[in-house]
Amino acid sequence: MATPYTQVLPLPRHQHFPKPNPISKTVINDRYFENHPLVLLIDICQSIKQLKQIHAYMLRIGLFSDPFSASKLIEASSLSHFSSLDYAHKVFDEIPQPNLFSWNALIRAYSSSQDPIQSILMFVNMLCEGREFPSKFTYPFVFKASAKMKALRFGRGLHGMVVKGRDVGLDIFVLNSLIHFYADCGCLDAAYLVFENMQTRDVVSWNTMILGFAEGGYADEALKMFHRMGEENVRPNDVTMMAVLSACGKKLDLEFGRWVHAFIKRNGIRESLILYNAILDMYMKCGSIEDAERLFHKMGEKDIVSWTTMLVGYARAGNFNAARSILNTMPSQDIAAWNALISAYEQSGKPKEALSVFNELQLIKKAEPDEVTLVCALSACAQLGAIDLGGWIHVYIKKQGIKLNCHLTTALIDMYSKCGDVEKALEMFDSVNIRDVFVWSAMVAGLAMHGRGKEAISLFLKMQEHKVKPNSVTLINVLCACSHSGLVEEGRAIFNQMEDIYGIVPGVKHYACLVDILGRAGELEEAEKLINNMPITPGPSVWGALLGACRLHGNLELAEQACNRLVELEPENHGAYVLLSNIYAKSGKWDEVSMLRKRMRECGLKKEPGCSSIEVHSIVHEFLVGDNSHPQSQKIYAKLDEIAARLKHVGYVSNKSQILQLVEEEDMQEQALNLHSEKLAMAFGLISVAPSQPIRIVKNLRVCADCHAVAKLLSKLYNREIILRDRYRFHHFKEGNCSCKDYW
DNA sequence: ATAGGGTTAG
Repeated sequence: MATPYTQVLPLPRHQHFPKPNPISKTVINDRYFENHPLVLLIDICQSIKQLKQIHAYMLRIGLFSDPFSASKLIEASSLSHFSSLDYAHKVFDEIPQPNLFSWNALIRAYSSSQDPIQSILMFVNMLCEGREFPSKFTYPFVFKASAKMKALRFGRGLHGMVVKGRDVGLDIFVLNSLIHFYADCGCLDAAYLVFENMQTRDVVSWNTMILGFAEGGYADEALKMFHRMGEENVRPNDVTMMAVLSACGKKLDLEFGRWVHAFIKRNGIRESLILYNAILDMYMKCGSIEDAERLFHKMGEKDIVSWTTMLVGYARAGNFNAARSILNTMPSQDIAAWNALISAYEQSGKPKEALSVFNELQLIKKAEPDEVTLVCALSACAQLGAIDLGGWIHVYIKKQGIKLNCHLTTALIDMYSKCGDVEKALEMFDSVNIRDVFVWSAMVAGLAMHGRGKEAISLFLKMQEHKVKPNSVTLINVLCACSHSGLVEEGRAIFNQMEDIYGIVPGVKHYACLVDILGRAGELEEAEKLINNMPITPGPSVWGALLGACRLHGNLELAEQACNRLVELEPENHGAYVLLSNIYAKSGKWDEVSMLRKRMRECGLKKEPGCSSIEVHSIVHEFLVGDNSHPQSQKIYAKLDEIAARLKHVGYVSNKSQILQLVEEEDMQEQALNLHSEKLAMAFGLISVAPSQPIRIVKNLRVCADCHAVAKLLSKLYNREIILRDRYRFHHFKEGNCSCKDYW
């Protein structure tokens, strides 16, 4: 049989090697076979197929048992341009006594792979076997893997080993990667300590430290480091400048950004395309589209990132036409560009536009949707309450065999929760085994918005059993759960434990939640006291919560106070006026209502029109108050008449205190109330949704008490489940009751 | 043999 590899690769000429002896101890860790023709072949090998042929031949002649030769094979299979980590690992497992080089090669390959934990596992295995010890070529990659994993405790342990291991503790590569690791874990003080204690620092040390500060949200520190670098006569390079630009973008300091741009030109910094893209990005972040455009037109070479950076800049500034025309003119539209447009629409509260771009992408098939696309599309569905489309995307993910990452899992849980199917959200949550803090937080939020406060709290506790540390958002969600379920004691207790147990200083949002919890429970005095004694300035959310509580408990004086503070902070906040006028209307103070209306008109404010939407057969239908623009309008109004008759029959009298507009005539009032957007949507739902399916409605404002009462009755009279999402939470109407137990 | 870099996501 012909030797297979000779058909592909020429065999080198020197042939004077003794046959490798697998048992001989003398060859272990020796470079004895360095110039063996097969080993030399590895260096010129170009594909995994060729490598496998060499591997086979090495096994045949026994060369594979030589650790040095085997390590060359590992290097090629794990680190070359044609590398295959799975294959490399399999080869590795066959090596009788892998040398340090082999261990390092695999640890390195895994550290920059999708699966950095493998790098750490390899490292631990190496320690356990105890034959080889980590070197200065090992640590940089284990630190890199630990940084990716945010494995702070593990990395700290490594740091200890480095310090004990003397010579590695002085290696500049090891220390630079250590700085990077601490910075990535958010421990900038530890990173800085390492930096300060270094005997010698190079430009990479400075760059790593500056970027660490910039990314960690300490832009000022980053810029200070840059200045100090100049004072210590360390020449910055292009990487330094990118770190500095990142800091400018965070600080939104256009003047300094322009200075940096000039500095780059003045100091002969290597002008790479990457660097220019970073300058573009900085100008866009600092809000100077003009500077960005000027540079963009001057740039000789542009790549897809340059175009996408412009696209994102326009879209974030709300100039969607310009963003769209970038997408149309850029030479190749990769998925990142589409994602940028979809995400910009979604983030600016334009979910319908986001979904229409998503739809277009699928029709023209210029690029394949990826995880980012799907996360954005799911968020748009969540905003709209479009459960059909959201469910379709879920099926698509399964069909395409897309692996769920935490971003996707979170988006799915959020989508199902916000579309009213908290059971599906829970199913999703239970079906995954990798859950980061975002996944847990989303599930806590889902339970919270459905008024399942006790379950939210127990999930919050379970999360800690799973050793996932709650963050500031998790705490907002769990406090919110307490407020929606009237869990006053629990809420108070969690709030008081925040700093000591969770290490999170309460922010404005946390205070707002507690005010809400206390206020709803009628503890207005305590809520007021809390606000007066807050160590931070109460923001709009805090006054809003107080105002909401006043509405529930009819405290006019406090309401006026809260409303005034709210309007001081947010002159354009019509919600505040509406709430106050709500309170006036409830106590029949129509003069005050009209005065407030006048004030709003003078400020040019309009009440945000109530709008309800309902998805039927994947199409989202929207209704405004008294809307008759729907194609099936006649049928809807006929249904409304029928509903009114049936309600009257069971003795229902409408609750007129809910009328926000000052309407003089009695029957006009009743009409306005009967034509609230959620009632139109409910009527349409009764006509169009199959009886076995719940009627799901999304309202942009809070549901009014009359509509709430009507929904309860309808659920009983028509034996239908109605799931209504308002601005605040969910209401599940079933058999004449609501899941909120009339507490909202 | 090694460390640091630009666009899109919850």
